[in-house]
Amino acid sequence: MGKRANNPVKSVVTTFDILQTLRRLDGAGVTELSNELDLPKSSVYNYLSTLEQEEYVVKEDGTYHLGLRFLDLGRYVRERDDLYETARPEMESIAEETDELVNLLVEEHGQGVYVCRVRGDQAVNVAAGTGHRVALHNTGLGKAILAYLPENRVDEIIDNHGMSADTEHSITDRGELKDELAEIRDRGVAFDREERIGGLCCAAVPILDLEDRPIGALSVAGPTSRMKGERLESDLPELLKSAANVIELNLTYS
Amino acid sequence: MGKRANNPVKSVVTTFDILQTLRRLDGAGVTELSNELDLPKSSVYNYLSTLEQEEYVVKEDGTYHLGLRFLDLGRYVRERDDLYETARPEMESIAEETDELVNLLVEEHGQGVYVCRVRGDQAVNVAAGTGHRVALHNTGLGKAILAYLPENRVDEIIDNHGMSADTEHSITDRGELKDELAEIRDRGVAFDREERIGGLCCAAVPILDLEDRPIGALSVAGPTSRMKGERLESDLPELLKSAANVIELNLTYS
DNA sequence: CTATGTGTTCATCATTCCCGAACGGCGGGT
DNA sequence: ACCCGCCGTTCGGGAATGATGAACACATAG
Repeated sequence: MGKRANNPVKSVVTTFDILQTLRRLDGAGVTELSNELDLPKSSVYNYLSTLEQEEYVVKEDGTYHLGLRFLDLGRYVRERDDLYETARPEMESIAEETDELVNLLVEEHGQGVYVCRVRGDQAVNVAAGTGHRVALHNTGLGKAILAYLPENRVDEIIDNHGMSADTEHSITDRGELKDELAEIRDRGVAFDREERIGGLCCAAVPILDLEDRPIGALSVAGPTSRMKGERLESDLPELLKSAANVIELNLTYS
Repeated sequence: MGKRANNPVKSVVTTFDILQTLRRLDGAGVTELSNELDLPKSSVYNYLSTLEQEEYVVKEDGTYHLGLRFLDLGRYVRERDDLYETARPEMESIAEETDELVNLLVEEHGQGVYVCRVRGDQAVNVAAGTGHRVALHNTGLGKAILAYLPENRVDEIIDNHGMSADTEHSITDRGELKDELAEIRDRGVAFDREERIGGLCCAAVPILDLEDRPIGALSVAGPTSRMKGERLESDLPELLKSAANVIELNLTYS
């Protein structure tokens, strides 16, 4: 897991352990959390009390919930990047034109994070929303990004996160993935044919900065029935590429 | 500031102090933060290192940024509540019909938090977005909520947060506010005539649960020039009330 | 009226973090 | 080139501080 810091502040770690557990088990109580985390009840209680006092956690009838204050931090994070603001209108017009689901993903710490998602009229329903984190190796978006990362970085990411197989079409071999990444660089487009979710395909293009480093990726996703032939292999890629181009241009002048 | 917990975990407090400061001063370095917070550099450094290791903070060329992981927590918080999902479509149709800015606010810890915002075609630009926190006493949304809170709770909130005057129209007298809250209960609608932002007016209605406790408030906001007469005092309130009704109904059956 | 489940309080002790001071690298004056 | 100032980073010792289990108050159920 990489190198570790010299003086890790333990309480910070436990704080976020508690918060993350609380996200999973919304409305949990002190005891439930203490069991889940193998921490003494009193410790959990102290943390929760402090968090409540600081308004990061809300207590309702003895059950705890994450506080709205996180919206603040989360919103800020999203808007920090011009990427969101710049990409959003382009995504909307793609959604309107294709009626499908349009996604924007960025890489952080070797994982993909959905930053924005716009739904066309026929858009499939996928559970994941803004902020959701996914592995990079088995999504079109992730591969589009990986293709433009330096090779040692790609290796590092695979070392750290492995190559899980979410469906039978997932790529699980490192060599195979690298071959595919090379193809993606050639074509400028990545495809995902049911690699992450059965029945779901997508086309994805990277958004690059002036030095061709990936700052994100843009995709159109839909059911396999609609995502095939000309449309998947040529129409959508063209649409995405020109959108990515506009975004890249706008980003460099701001 | 209310009663304090018995064993406040100091590190939790400083952790979030650092994070909040980092939100304000995005891209700050160790020294800048340490000055801002009156903490030794090394302490700040230790915290930041841990936060980085835990992926809540990203370091770029020695400058720090909030990590996208907060999107995760923030998104979750917003979606926790059915309120968002239920209200969103109603808000969109109001935005379309009025061309103005439609807001959804909930109360937490005596403050108002914007949970959702939908923009009509003519919508004014207001800086505040999702997650933004405001005082309750001088916004239409806040007053709509206060009007349906028990009186002792209202007093508590004023005690804790005071009654700041953001514009010359802001209400700063406790008695005056209470009179207005009574009026709001009578009418079922709250108005904000440039009380928080000069030139900006709004009409707001509360969203109530079965026991008439406020779970949020809905508003239409626009420039004073468009928000007056019939439209402000009767058309918009009617529209808002019926939307709130639909939301309230949907919420009770889910 | 016990029995088990909460959330909460409290005092103890040693762990853990606080913090000053020193290091090393970078960049910009002069 | 030099030095100075500024930055992020490292280190270690001492003491504040959070971890902890046991006990408490309260509810709910058998």
